[in-house]
Amino acid sequence: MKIATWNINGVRARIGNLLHWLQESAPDIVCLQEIKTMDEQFPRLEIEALGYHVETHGQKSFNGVAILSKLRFDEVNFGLPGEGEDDHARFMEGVFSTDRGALRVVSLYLPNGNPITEERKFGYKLRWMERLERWAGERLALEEPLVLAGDYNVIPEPADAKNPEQWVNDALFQPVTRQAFRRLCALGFTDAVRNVTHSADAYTFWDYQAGAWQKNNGIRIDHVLLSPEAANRLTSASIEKHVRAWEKPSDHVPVAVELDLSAA
DNA sequence: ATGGTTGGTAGCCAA
Repeated sequence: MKIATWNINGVRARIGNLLHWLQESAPDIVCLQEIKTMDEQFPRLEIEALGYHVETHGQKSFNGVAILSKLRFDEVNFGLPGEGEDDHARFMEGVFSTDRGALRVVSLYLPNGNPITEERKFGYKLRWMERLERWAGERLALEEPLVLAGDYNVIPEPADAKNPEQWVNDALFQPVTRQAFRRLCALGFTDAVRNVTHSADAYTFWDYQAGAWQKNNGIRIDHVLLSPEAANRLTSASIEKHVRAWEKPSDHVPVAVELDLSAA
């Protein structure tokens, strides 16, 4: 079972790249972030034509997440509980049936949080991370394969940036941000790429500006966290870096994991 | 070097 996540930075601007990548990479389940469109304008027909079921949680202009799946959805849940007035579309969960029982997959788009001097930005990010920790802790109690995939907007460690010193005043690399991410992981999640990909320069994002891609000035902020029941079945993880060199690329690239969920 | 680039859309806004 190949499960991937990709911050596509506007699904309508990127539909050609998305269709090409779906055929090339052939993931079973895809978590998209920053679709930047309402559900009615999501290009679902082209994607369904490739054999995917499509569930979206869209919003006008900003944010928005989606899950594409070759498996039928048993259940879909939208939104992260814990803050009533939060109207950002940043979180959805799909539930699927496999030979090993239920599989839960989350597509999440964690708030960027910049600038750190603005409470409505950075405070929102930190509260969102607390809400995610609470939600994830409750889900872990189910003891099922659970995949939390998405754009976390967190650089976990200095090794996850080409130039860590460039990010010291950025919300993605604040000590308190990194601490919240470690707290989430410490509940029992495995950072799939961290544990499988041992190469340096394992980045998932390169800014459009200042020739970041050409200089390989990247950061690793798109993560796939696995519950113990999923981590036990992890066979590979990869960053599909070549997609960043395509025409009109997203500033993020797909990250994929392979789980062996065949019957015991 | 407080720059520069992109998407969606009329908010210089978010990233």
